Amino acid sequence: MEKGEISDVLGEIAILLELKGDNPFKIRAYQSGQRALDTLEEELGTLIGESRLGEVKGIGKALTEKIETLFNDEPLPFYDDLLASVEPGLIEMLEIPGLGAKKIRKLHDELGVDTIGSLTRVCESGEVAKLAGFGAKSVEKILSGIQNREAYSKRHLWWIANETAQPILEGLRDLPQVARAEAAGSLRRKMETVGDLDFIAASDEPEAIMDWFVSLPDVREVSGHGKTKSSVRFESGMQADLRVVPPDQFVFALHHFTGSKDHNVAMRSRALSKGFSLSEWGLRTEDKEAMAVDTIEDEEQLFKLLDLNYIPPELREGLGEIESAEAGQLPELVQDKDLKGVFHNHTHASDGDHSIEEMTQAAQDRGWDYLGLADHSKASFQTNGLDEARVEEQIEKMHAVNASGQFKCHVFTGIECDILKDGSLDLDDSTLEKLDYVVVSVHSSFTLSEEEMTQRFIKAIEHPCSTMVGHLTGRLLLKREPYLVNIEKVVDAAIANRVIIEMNAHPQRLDMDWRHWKRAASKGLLTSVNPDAHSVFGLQYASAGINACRKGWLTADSVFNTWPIEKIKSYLAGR
DNA sequence: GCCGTTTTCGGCCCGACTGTTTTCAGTCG
Repeated sequence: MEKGEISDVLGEIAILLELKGDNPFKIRAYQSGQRALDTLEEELGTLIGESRLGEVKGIGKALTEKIETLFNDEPLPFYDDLLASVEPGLIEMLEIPGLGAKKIRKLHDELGVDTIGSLTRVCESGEVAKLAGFGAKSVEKILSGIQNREAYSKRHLWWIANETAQPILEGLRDLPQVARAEAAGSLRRKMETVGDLDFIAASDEPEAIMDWFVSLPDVREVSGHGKTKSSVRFESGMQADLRVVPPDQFVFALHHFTGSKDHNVAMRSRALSKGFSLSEWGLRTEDKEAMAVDTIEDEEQLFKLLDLNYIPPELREGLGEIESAEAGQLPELVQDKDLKGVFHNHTHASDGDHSIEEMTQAAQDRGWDYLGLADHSKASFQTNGLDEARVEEQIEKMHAVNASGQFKCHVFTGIECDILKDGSLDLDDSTLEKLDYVVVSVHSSFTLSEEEMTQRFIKAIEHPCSTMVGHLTGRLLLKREPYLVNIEKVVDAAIANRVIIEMNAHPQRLDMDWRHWKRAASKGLLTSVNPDAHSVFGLQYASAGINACRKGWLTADSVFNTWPIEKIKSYLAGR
């Protein structure tokens, strides 16, 4: 079984145990085991082969055995029995807001509910309302939850979530009662997808702010409206929570609700070791006496109090950031303003919307010194990919733009060349050699085995004309799973051949995933933040790529397109 | 089921909100 499937099984075990009413801490152990598996820095096969899986924090003896069993495709009776003992319909019901394991069990045990369909029936028949602990409002909430189940369980691309959040944040800050306001949660941590929006505001008059929030335009329903906390659901299905706290608690609430969970757990235990108790309410001494929290005005001071350097939200994933902050070894993360240009962008020669000149002007308007264009090659027939003759024409046009003196922004001539099924490249070497750079990408035959796909990439990387690898796993967030490829082996091949692996910055790709970059960069891998823009509008996606690089602990040194143009030219010429 | 500078047992975050309750359990983050 692949790592991703094993992770799913662990998560499913946690859900099944919850529905059976098992020990909550055991359930949490499976959940944290799943997270540990998802964030492994090394290949699972390597860890198992060297009997080192049990050394991973959160994976003990029992989980090691179960993961190894699944990895070797052996039967796991513990899981099979568990699965057989719970009606599959009950798992689905957890997606309905307001229904947790205990209520679902009660519905099952007392009314025989085992599917969403039978739940609807007993809600409508009035039986649920008679059940102890349920009432008319519960029934209404359940029925509405069933109806909107699909929209409610959906996550959202960071980019879309951010576009929703920014105007709300500005609106909050404009309120006279609000002293400070921030968006927290995974949005602030710049996760590639966001479940819901979390806002934190500082004020001594929370009620007026609550009223403003629940009456925002596009609010479809108000799922909570308290004195200091409210929740709304927008027409898009996205949920947003707002908490209002007194100004002297703001920093603690912001830190707490920014998370991640793993980061908070580690911060709390660090606070305890220093004799403090840290919560969203403040930092107290262990005997619960409040300490002088009014001296803490920003997160930097909070971290300093725990003898830590400031940890940017992007790094707060419980992946060693606290240890690095303690040792003063946090990286100086790459920023938007470090970018001097971008590579891998399309024009209307293939499937882009704009001309070479329009794209160049747009790049120049963004303050960039260079723009790397790279249209599709002929195997990508559906995108009007270029054959050898059209590539040569395109090169001439790009040279003419540079020679015209019309732009300060320099155009680097490139192509996004398809990697064919056997790992060979789609265009003649003699054509590829005339280009400044070549992005090699997979756009077909997604269903090869991991071994075949890995070899396909390695062969392409070993081609002397390859400069960088495009969207390594082909994933489309929330839409298409990545294809199977051994990332560690491809990374090693790229380093050995001095090939760059791009950070495809399209908000739906962000590929290669940030989780691999800390380790890959430490081995010497270079990336390039490539917007894969198909229009002048698409160039702004570079900042989504920067977000992902920051989550991957990358400094400007590891990002090719932070380099000045002369250094880029000599690097490309030297290949 | 995991973990250990209080280490092989006993703890594991905890408070707001809701709907039901008449003092609280369940859900959620």
